[in-house]
Amino acid sequence: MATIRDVAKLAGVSVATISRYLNKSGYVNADTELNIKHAIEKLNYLPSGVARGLAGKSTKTFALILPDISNPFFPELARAVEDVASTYGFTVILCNSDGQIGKEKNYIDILKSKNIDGIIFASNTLGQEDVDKLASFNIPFVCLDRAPTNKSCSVVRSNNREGGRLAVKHLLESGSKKIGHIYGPQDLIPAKERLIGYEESVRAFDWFSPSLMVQGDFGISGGIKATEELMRRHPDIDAIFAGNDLMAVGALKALHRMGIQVPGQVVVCGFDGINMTEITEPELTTIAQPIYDMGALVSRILIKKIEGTIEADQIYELDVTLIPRESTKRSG
Amino acid sequence: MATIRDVAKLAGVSVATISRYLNKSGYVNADTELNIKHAIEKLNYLPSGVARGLAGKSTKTFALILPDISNPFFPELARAVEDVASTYGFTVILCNSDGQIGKEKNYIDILKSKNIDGIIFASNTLGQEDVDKLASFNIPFVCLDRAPTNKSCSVVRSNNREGGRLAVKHLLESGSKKIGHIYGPQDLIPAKERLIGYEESVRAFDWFSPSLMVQGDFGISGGIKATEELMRRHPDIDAIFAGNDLMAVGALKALHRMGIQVPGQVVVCGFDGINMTEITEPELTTIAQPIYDMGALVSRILIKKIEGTIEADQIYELDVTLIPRESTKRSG
DNA sequence: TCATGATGTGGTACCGGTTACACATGAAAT
DNA sequence: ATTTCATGTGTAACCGGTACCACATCATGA
Repeated sequence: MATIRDVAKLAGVSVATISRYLNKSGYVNADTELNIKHAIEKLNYLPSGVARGLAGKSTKTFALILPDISNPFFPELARAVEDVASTYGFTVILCNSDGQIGKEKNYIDILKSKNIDGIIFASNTLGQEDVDKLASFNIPFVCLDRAPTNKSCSVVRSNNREGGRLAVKHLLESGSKKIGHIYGPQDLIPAKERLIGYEESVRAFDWFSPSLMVQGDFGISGGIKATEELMRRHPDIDAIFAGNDLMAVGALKALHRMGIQVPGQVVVCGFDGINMTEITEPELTTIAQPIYDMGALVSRILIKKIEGTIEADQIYELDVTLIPRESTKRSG
Repeated sequence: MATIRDVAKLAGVSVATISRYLNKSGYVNADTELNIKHAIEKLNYLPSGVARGLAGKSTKTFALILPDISNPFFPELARAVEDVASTYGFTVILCNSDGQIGKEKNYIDILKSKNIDGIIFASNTLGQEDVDKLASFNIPFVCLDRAPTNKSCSVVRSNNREGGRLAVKHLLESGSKKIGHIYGPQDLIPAKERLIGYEESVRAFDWFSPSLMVQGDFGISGGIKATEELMRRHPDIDAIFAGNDLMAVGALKALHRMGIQVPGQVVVCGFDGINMTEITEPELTTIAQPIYDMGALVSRILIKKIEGTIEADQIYELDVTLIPRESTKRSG
């Protein structure tokens, strides 16, 4: 590979001039510019990002740390992140943390050694020590779905509580008389918020009882188990609001196995808006997060932070939308 | 951040010794080693991967180029690739090419400038010029699902033709009398091979006709369209073999809309074994590729190539397996 | 006429590692 | 006693860029 010195030699100028030309910093004569252009073309010269990185410049790379790319929520997010990154000339490193704090710390060290420009955390296990570590490393980062208490960290999330309310409202309007809720792990902020949204909306009803709320694990099998438990406790339930789509899919499966008609006897509403909801039978009503938009936004925010063109850390809360489908469509 | 020279100063030795210690190259006295260890700990020293990369060593990074991470086939693959990479100390850059050769070329340049160690192509659009470019850049790479003609490139794929035969065999055994096939884009080798497997297995039957084969686009909506077309041409069909799971899902949807019972009137078999096949109603019979294994293998091969511990380029063909589920379960 | 500032360019230290080479020392082999 | 070799360590060039500083040249304004 040709280096900047080769180009300089061929163009008959110094490396400094080439560098100025490449970065459009400082003056370069029009004729010189042409010579350089030709030399670069002739040599097929490509500046080394590594050398640039070492010389203290941006490596034009950031990392996306998420629990597991094979969880259906994340591919769309990752796609959005990478789309925005690539239009700004950035490259994305993918990290699966499995929500394990150890793995996450390990990634942070490796990423630091690679001198990456920033990190997007779509993982929920980020502790205060990690934040401190990142701060000490001076690595810009942005979070998804974090608590609002974090200083020095912008957060993108959607209005999960409002989503919970929206789900209940829709279920009531579609004629439900008794609504159960399968909630996700309570160390995850979104799961907590959705639960609160549900609880706020239903506690005034005389049919409400805390036993209508069952914990799931945000996975399909957890949704199945929780649904079985819920139907055991309350066989008269006619609606289930699941804390995410995967558990809603589990609910659909469990109800099907029990011979309970959806939406005939029980209606089901999920949360997230992953693609999977379109292929279930019946198709799944869900409270959709703008997943792609969230990814694009978080990516854009990080890039702004990296480039220093952002003011202060901030919480960006995006609206969720109800997507009504068959699973909550009562014939009556 | 502390540098190697800081460590050298604190440990009272030269940078060369530190470097030898870090890389376990050359001799280091036991006492010296201890001193260095302490100095590193005290200074919280982390070697710069960037500097190493510039000094001609591996960047411990490779890229995964795929069409679209949000296509359900790829997250599991990506997960496997990253799992193996991280256990070997490598980091993975994610690139979505959308199958566009321009984007791919662009990525290759960027990746070269980042001095990455290798590339995995899970994208099907790699042309000869790209191969040449990679060769001239001297970047090791491994492909998924490529034609066997490629020299200087190992290929991992599964036995797609056998999979096509397997699907037909299973459909016949489950009592099908007339089997249609929805095939994928013929510029994709796997789609072609599956079609051949199908054709080989059915052309001897008197019910066979070329019009039983309809083209789809490997997507859900393409599967729907193709199914409609297929049923228009041959309303007496009682089995559909779709070239991939997404189109099989589309078939399920289309048949459902037409009021055709699955598996009662028509049975459906997909191909790939993506997770989605477990959540359809009925659950989808499919010819499963060992997706995770393929990702893990391709990742391991690339790493071996990078580390120079691999012999020759080779084709690795993995077996597919039939996963029989409800969608082909005839009661009769 | 001379100071001033815009334009244009080169020299070189530096980023933080790696590594070839030189140079010790001490023990074993001849 | 001398060669030989394993052990142990330091010096400094190098990887390929960036950027500070010095130094021209030339037009303009005082």
